[in-house]
Amino acid sequence: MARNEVTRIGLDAKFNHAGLRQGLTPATLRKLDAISRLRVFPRDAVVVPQGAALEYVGNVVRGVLRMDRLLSDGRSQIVGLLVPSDMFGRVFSERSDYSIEAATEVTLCCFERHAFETLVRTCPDLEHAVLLAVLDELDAAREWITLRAGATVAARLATYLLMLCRRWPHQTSELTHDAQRIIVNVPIARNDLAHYLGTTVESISRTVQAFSRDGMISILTPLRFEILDLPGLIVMSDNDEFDAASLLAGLRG
Amino acid sequence: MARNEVTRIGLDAKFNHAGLRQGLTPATLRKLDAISRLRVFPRDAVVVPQGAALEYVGNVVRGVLRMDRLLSDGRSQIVGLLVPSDMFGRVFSERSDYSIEAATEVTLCCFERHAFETLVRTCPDLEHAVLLAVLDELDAAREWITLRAGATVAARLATYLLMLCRRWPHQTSELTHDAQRIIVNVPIARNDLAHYLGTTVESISRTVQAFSRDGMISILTPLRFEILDLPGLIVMSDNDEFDAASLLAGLRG
DNA sequence: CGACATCTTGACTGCGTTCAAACATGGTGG
DNA sequence: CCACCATGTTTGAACGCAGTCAAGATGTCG
Repeated sequence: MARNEVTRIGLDAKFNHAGLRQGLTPATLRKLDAISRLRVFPRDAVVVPQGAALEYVGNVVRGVLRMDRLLSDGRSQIVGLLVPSDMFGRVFSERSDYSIEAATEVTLCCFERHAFETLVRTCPDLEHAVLLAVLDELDAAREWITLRAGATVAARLATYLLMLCRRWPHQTSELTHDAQRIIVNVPIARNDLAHYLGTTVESISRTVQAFSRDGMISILTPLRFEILDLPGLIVMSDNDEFDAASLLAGLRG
Repeated sequence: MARNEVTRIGLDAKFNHAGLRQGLTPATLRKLDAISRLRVFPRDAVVVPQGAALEYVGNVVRGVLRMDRLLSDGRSQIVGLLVPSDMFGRVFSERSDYSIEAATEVTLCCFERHAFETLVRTCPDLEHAVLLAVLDELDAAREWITLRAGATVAARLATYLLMLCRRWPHQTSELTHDAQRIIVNVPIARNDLAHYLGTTVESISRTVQAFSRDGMISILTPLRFEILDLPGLIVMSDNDEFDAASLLAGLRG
């Protein structure tokens, strides 16, 4: 009964998965379901330790995962965040060169890696879906690169806020009642944010306060901002790939 | 005749390609060959402009490509280098968010993108090969992330030199006559190196000289260093994933 | 040999890190 | 209900790395 429940949710999770959404046959879905398992991790739990053998791959159902690289001097570097529908782990690779940890409490849909790989080799439709998922991952990595390209902390923070609005419009942002301005919900705390943007908690704090002082944003709570000057933020980001009109449209649509 | 020559070289190039090396059937290779074309670009030529429609994908046969992102403030950012056997372009994506330029004179093996994608969809063996190629690309992106994770210019430069030795042992590095020390040949000039490491020509120069002063390296020519203190470089890189013994073994093997 | 690109060196300035401490916020037990 | 502590956030002061500007050195090619 409980087992059936898990299985059924597992199917839904896979079906909704961004990478595996592309026309899988019912037969493939059934086989996939047979090796899937839902798992819940508490906040800060280590899902995959850095350098460890990769036993599972899967996708995020609920919550946020962070990919975290430990440097030998003790500092750590967040190299990416995974939100619901993203895949974690890496097919056809023995070990992970970063650890995967729960940034919030997370629910994961896991597949035993070798069984999954076997399935990939035998189901062309699944292989195609995985290819698309990996291409998404590649885009995410390039997005991270964009993020870190900013010379100043202000540029990187501005880029980060804009990326939240563009990439996950309805999960992380909403419109004010008059539909004129955007409210952003930052999914991670200052500490993780600092690691993600390659800086310190203090610098993040100062920059956020500076944005507020300059009338770019209004701080509703530490993790919730209202964007007052969207064009200003875009200029600040040093990245002309952002467009105020299409960001707003993405939220209205 | 000249055409045959090109075709034959094209086949070799594909056969040697890291991503497409995996057991392609002769039939697939033939079809691939039919849409391939060798092209040569002079140094600093723009192969794919930023934001332009992607007409070709392919792989590098000879020389070095740089992937270059232009920021709205005029600065530019090198987000990756492609050496022989790497794929460039991106399947199933309409446009490129960075420009691809020739860092040296390059020879490319090009495929018209739509024809290539059609082929991918009809040949499962090719699709599998492409999947592996994209996974390699993903690794390269993560490697770039490692590179840029270093807090100081010294750490990033040390990481870069070590990465050259590990990733392309025989293309970029060799052993001294006594087989005790490594000689590194940096494939790109100071200017590109500075952009790649997210810094300036001046800082690169100062750091290289500092390494030399501290006895870490000996500067043979501006683009050719002898590594005198390999363990020291590894400590400097702040990255404990490098191992002196295995780096040397990689070159001896 | 001169012209040009590349590389090196020097002096100054500023952003951001570091260290340190105060300030919120939320949950717990007396 | 409030004192207390844990956690997270903000603010302040001082130092250091690296970017900028400017000039000099080295190398390369017609």
